[in-house]
Amino acid sequence: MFQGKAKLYAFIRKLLFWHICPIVDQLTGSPLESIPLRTIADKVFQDLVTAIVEGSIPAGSKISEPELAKSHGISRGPLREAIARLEACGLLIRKPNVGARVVTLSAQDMIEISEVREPLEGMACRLAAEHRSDEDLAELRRLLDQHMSMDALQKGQSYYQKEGDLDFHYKIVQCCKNQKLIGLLCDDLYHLVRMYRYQYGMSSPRAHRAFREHTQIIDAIEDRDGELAEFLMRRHIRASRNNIQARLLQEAEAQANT
Amino acid sequence: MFQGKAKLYAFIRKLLFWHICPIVDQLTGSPLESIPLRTIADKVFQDLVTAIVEGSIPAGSKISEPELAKSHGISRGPLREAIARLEACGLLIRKPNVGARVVTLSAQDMIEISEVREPLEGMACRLAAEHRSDEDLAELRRLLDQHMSMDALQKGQSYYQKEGDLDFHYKIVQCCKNQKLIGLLCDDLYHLVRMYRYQYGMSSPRAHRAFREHTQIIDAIEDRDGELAEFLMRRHIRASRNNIQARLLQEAEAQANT
DNA sequence: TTGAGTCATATTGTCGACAAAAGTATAGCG
DNA sequence: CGCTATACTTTTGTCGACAATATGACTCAA
Repeated sequence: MFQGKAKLYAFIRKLLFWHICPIVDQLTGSPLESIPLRTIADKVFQDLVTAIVEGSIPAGSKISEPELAKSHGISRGPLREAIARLEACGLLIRKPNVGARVVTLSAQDMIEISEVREPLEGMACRLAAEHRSDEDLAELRRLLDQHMSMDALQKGQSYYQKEGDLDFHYKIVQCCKNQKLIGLLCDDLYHLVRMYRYQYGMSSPRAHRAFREHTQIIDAIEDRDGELAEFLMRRHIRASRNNIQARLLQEAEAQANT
Repeated sequence: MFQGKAKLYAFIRKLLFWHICPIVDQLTGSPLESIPLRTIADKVFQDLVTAIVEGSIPAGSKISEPELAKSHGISRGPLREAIARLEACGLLIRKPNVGARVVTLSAQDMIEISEVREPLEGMACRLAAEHRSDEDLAELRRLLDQHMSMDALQKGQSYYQKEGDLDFHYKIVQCCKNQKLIGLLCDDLYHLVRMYRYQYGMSSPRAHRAFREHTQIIDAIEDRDGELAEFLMRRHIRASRNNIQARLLQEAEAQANT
């Protein structure tokens, strides 16, 4: 079974790192992700993504390599690789010889991202409608049902504010069958949107409307009506952007009054 | 002037690395980039991008870290950071514990990228038309004139095949004032398109048409007619995609005949 | 001859230490 | 008293070495 002691030891070490440590993390409250991560850099990258997105590393704060390395119990090598990937995702900004800083997302930034998402997700939605499989549709429906029950429970306060809306968008993009598009929306932009959502959340009146819009979009996808699906998705994103723009205006007024 | 010997030595070392080495590179034929690169990782990243895009590291070939590190005269640390960034650009694919491989761009990949570029560059073009400054327009016109003279010289053989078309797209995107959009198109996708262009080139009949289409687009931007500019740009990209699709069909037939 | 299992080798992943740069505090000078 | 230049500290960038993994050659048995 095990070819020599070395292999056995390697197995034990691996077991320790990839199975025992995560359990400890879970007990101490750290986030736990699925296992198919092979290198330390992968693991710490995911950890940092969630930490930044959820705000346990606050926006705008400086990243100290020695400190983070110590707290994660790793060396600076894999940490730097994780940081490089975070930079590629746009979650950090790094200046040579100075260090990395978590991005501070202004409402203006978010408007730009939303403007980019509008045509991209519109297209993804059209493709999803045209190429969807029956399982895809079933999964989307299931997601929607799940959201609805949650929605009813929590009186629409937290649906749009939490991850429900994003999960929905994520799922649709995954159905579009264009790998490049999936990569752009789910690897590069997704984290930023999630981060903004965590920081600000949405006004609750949008929640009910958003849910209805989602239902309409799924209906269009069910009918394989790509044109309508794209139109609805673009309008959905535009509406959310208007929300942000209103907030921006509000902020500007607040600034002026001080 | 110089505060102690150490600083003087540091200055000399820096001079050597950042000014003398590039000159040697130039003499030996390696590409030379502008100076505002501060770290070794930055420099080697740019070197590798051009090497991959221009094909001196062939598509599909395996990247050997020790070999590359030796040939560039650096250690594996900064090299790995460069590789990580190349992976983020989609120029390499890396498997844990196995290594990195340069992507092999199939026509299918290129069609997907083109499909993504269509709405994005369309949007960029609309924004460029709406927000252009007078200098922006002047620069675009200058670029077009430059292309025209080159075009006349080389009888339309190499315009669309070389970088002229891409420079044009690059320049327009730079005018759109949406930083996220610029990042997506110019940092993530640009290199891939350039790589494909180097590998295959375009059929020459497209060259003249492409140039005319560029002229029309600039005219629309001059008129600040965003709607038209977007329409023209999308059609322009679609036309180029049809070109690729024709090639794909051709390849499939060739495959079938063997 | 083929196949499974073992070993050797080469390559990647990780680490700790050193070098260089930025930021900070202090002392000297005008 | 304020400014500049120097030294000091902290942090980032780079390096060489070690550990872990995958690949390919080899052996032995069916």
